[in-house]
Amino acid sequence: MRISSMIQSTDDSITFLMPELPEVETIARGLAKRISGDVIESVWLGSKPEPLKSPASEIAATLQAKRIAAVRRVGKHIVFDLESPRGATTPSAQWIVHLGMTGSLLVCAPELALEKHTHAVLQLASGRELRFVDPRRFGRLSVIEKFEAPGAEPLQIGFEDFAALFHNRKTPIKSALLNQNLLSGVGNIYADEALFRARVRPRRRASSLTRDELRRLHQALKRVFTEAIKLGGSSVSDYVDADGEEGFFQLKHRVYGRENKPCRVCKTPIKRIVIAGRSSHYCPRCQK
DNA sequence: ACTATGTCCTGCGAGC
DNA sequence: TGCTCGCAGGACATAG
Repeated sequence: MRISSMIQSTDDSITFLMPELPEVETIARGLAKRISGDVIESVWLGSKPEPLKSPASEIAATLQAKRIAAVRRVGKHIVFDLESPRGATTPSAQWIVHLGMTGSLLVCAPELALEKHTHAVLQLASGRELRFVDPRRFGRLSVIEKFEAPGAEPLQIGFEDFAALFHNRKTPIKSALLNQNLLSGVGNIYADEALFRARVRPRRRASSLTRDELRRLHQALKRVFTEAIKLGGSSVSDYVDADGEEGFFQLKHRVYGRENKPCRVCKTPIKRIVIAGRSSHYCPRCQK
């Protein structure tokens, strides 16, 4: 069973799905369902050090012989809460996995051939393995006592705090949304989708947004994430494809990846521009 | 204290 | 058919 991003086809495009907040939430829930309570018996880490944020020896020593008490999402990070299986008074520890763009976590039988770009293999007491695979190596593995995301949770932040994030900020609103120190978990795709729903152009300076626009953006972000999690959540329990792989039912994009295609609201061709090196899509008529 | 840009990394598809 | 090249992007480093 693989929990990862995948190719998703829509009526007019095929899109590579990057793990942003809703996907990471779905992945964390799927893992929680499958491996909570399991015990890590041994740890193998690949020779390439790039995906490791903590030293390999520290990661291995921290994971070794620990029980996985819980798996959850914080921002775009997957947090594994670890505890000593005998309930001893060891200090709390957490294993933090960031999937980057192409990372995936695989729960499988040990017999399954190791696929290319496998960077970590955890042997579990249940007889299964948990594997981390990441071709592009943008993902990161680390251990820490207690992880705290630098930015606010988009699904929990109230409007006044949300509005304050953008006060006096000259950077484009799109860049501000992607800044993980402000909000934790917003990626390129959902930033475009939320801005479209809020009817705000991505290049607008963050500080120039009116209170009404900020209100719409706050709502749009919450809605787009909530809807996407709902779709992903149902996929965890209901959708398994022919290879036994689990997939995502993704929100139908309204702007992302739809350059020159008609706006789903007004038919005006969607524009694509580059902001801070990121492709950004918007409707020149609907978004001001 | 902000803001902008470059870098990492591999796979894939467009173009010739 | 086979090659090169550019693009994709999250987070961090570095420079301004």
